[in-house]
Amino acid sequence: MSDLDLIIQRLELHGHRITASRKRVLKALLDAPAHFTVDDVLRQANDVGRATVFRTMKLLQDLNVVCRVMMENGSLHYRLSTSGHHHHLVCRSCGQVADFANCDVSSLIDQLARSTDYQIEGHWLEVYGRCASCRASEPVVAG
Amino acid sequence: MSDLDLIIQRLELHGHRITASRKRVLKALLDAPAHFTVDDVLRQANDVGRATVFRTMKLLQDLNVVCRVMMENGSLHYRLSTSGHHHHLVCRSCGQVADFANCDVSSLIDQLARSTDYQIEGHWLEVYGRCASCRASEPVVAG
DNA sequence: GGTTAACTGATACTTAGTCTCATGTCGGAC
DNA sequence: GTCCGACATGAGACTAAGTATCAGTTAACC
Ligand SMILES: [Zn+2]
Ligand SMILES: [Zn+2]
Ligand SMILES: [Zn+2]
Ligand SMILES: [Zn+2]
Repeated sequence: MSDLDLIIQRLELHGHRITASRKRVLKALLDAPAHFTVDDVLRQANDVGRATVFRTMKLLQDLNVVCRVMMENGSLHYRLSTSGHHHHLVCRSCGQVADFANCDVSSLIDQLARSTDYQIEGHWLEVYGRCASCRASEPVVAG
Repeated sequence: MSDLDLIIQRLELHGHRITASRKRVLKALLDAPAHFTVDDVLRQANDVGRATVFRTMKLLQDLNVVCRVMMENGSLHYRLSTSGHHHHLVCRSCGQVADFANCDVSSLIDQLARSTDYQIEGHWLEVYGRCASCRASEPVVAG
């Protein structure tokens, strides 16, 4: 069963219709590089209306088909997502994104809950750095 | 020395001019509630040009006079900031924001650096929950 | 007081996303 | 297979958030 079929199955499972536009958006996503903007999708699936692309992206986000990556400059990128709760580690040089799901924010959260008396219900964490291959090819010069 | 004077001092220290527009923006910030949007400032300092307000907010951000709080709905709020690196704990009910600077993301970061071989250089963390008083006044009903 | 680089603000533009509503179509019922 | 209604679409106007341009103003330094 292809990735496309799996996503379609998930849509059906939640009572959403499988329309030609949605298929075109899905095709665009699956053909796209590891992360991309809504605008990339708009260009790729250029016969699908603007509003529909945005609506579809939101739908896919709600179904955990895609997740959003906040780039350091504030722009939102999207990325196919298989797992549940996770975070992103974004390379400042090449833009490569790594997921990490073994997020041990929980101890931080527990400690925070105790010290602030808030009941903590969610969090958003993005981490920025430089990946191994970028470090190798463009070493940062001291001074 | 007033808060206003302290901020002015910081601007001067970095070679920025003290203009009437900047003072009007600063006054708006200092009169504003604990967090606010650029639009709030625009309305409050309504005789200052739009571009100038945005430029001033960016300047103040660079000088660590204000910090940005990402609300759960994606909108950006601002907040006077005294400390350096810190994070926000936002109440979903009343919107109250608490800072926390004793952020022990560092152990998470170290672990992450080891497992991914990224050199980690920055992070962005926002935490959402419900504050003590909101929990007391609007308890979440089970079921 | 004069000089000048920094600053301002009007305005046009861009980017990201939402709203409306008339029209189209998916998919279940028959 | 075709009928039908709720769901979905798309054109386009609109909003929100921010940037770019540029002629005119002004703070700070002498
Ligand atoms: Zn890289
Ligand atoms: Zn997490
Ligand atoms: Zn609260
Ligand atoms: Zn931190």
